[in-house]
Amino acid sequence: MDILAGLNPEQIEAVTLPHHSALILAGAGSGKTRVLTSRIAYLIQKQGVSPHEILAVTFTNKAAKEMTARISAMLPINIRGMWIGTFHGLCNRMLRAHHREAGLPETFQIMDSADQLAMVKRIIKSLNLDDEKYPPKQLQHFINGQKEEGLRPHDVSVYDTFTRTQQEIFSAYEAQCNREGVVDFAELLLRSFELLKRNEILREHYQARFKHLLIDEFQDTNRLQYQWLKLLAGKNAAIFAVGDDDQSIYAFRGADTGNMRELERDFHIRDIIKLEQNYRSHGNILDAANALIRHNASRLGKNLWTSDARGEKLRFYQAPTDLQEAEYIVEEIRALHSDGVPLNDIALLYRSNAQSRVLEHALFNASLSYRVYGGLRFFERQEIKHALAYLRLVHNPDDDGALLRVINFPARGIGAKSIESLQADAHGSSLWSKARGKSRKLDEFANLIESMRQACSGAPLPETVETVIGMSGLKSHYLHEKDGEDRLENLDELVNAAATFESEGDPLVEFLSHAALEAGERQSGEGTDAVQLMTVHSAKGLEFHAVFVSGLEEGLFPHSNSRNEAGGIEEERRLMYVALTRARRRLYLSCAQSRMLHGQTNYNIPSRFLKEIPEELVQIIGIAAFGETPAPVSGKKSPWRIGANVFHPKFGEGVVLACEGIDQVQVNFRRAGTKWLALEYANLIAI
DNA sequence: TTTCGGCGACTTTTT
DNA sequence: GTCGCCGAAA
Repeated sequence: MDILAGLNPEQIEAVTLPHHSALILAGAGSGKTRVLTSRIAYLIQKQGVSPHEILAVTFTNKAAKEMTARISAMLPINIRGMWIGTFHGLCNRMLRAHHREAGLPETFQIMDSADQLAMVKRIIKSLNLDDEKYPPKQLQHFINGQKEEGLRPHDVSVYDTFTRTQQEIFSAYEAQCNREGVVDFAELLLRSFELLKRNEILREHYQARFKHLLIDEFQDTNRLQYQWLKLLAGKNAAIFAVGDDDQSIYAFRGADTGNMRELERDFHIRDIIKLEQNYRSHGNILDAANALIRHNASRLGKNLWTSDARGEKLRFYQAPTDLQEAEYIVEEIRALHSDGVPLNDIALLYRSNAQSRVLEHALFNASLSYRVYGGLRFFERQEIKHALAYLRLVHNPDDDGALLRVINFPARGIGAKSIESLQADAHGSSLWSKARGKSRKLDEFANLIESMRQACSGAPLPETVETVIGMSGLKSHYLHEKDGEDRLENLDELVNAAATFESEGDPLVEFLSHAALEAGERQSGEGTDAVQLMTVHSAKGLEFHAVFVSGLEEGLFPHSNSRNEAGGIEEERRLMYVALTRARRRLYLSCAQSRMLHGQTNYNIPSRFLKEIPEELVQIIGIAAFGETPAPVSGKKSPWRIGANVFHPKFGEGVVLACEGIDQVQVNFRRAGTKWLALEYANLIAI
């Protein structure tokens, strides 16, 4: 098979680049993954590079799997020796191999975010700090932020007592992690980074080994990830970074597009290859996306084009209420479906999860099947986390987090009091080490764990899992619980997962790491023909025949919180760009004049992003006449209608919330807030 | 120890 | 509007 067949000139240039570092700016739908995998195939097949010398890194397990699958389809080689995976997966692999040099116990465990938060809470309590003043979530964010900057507690610059306390919590948190032999996600990266930095032998070993580092979604890398890559690359490796600054929508979690410019500098990149030919969308859709993103000042600059037809115009619908918006969408979905578009080729996108409810409701009433992405993943479910906690205890009873999770689940009469006194006692050592000889119930628990350990020692993984689920009492607990059937099914599924799990070393350790690193699918009911509902964030990387972008209102999209953040609006605009470029053939944009949010009705003006799309690309499907808005609460003859957009010389733009009689209106001003105005004096202008 | 009710939060998300 | 957490009552 010819690797280059069917590639366009720019793609071929990227795939066949000589051995020096490169940055590939790959626009939406420009065949990014294809270029990445073709590059790997080209290196191996045409350049005689050994799979052993290649490291390819992605952000998500899904992307890593897809890359692996595509490469195996292209090359008849065993890709085992290749390091393909997520940043965290590869760091985990490295740390397992060199746990001693990294200062970790051989069978260290990985905490997911929820585990981490629980530990932060414990630390704050144990330091007798007020969790109102030191919200655990915020501290978790602080700790992760520091680690992603490569900072340890002693590196934190302390300039006030608040930061001092944060640093102390960070410090205590680290001590606790070390004591329990657990690491959080950020720690995987930081440890791996420090290992390479300090250990010259290992660093040189890996630098000599990996001649090619390929990075997917480079715009999403944070500082630490970039530093890790830089260290791994050394002087001789060639970096092949693929990314799109216009699709950077994760700055809020530390992604730094500045890394693209740093890469250019650090690796003396001569030319940036731009992949601008789009194979996904019709012309009008691309023109709209291009016009929108041009409003962003900080870009590397790129313009998508297609050889495809212009296609249909975009369709815009402004509904009086969110309910009517949903009804309109449902009607259009019906029409599309009867025209033969499969439901699962239709996506309904929104900015925030809270918006899905109205849409779900309308779809449900119309008996259209739908699937909502988001929600709990398999390994995050309560019953699964409980079972995993027992497994962790079997493996390492000093894991306080696991012990606390299940010491009284199923209930065995060990309440808050007993746990508190145990914690007071343990001070500096593990809870397990102090569990015996305090009370009959605690002894019974200790005996239970001990006998579970014995029952599991030497047993194969699936049997261990089954034993633990049985002996712990989880099974009988859910058997007696009224809605426990699903949970029991999930526990069975966990045994299945263990049975099909392939490991190279200690099966239990690897299974537990797998559970933390790969929390499983976020959706259920795969395979059925159903409309896809998701946030714009989760739609990244996907494409659909028809896409509805709903809730295009100021305050929602762009989200109001983004207005005060530096670069916030630009990130929202990139998000909008991602939303638009998901559509292949048909793109609907909609908004509502009034919307139920957080239990109260809001009146918002249409999103500024709508104005940034050239009119001639858009077909306006009946802007709801103001006459159709719900009648004003009172005042039959008020000159203003609820929901009308107005301008006040002093307060600026706003929306009419209510009318009182003929001369009073309540207006929600964007800047000045909500005010009652006497029309006799206020000079309101319609906009 | 469990359960129930009140209160506050509430953008996006992967590992 | 709804979820989750915390504190008080059963």
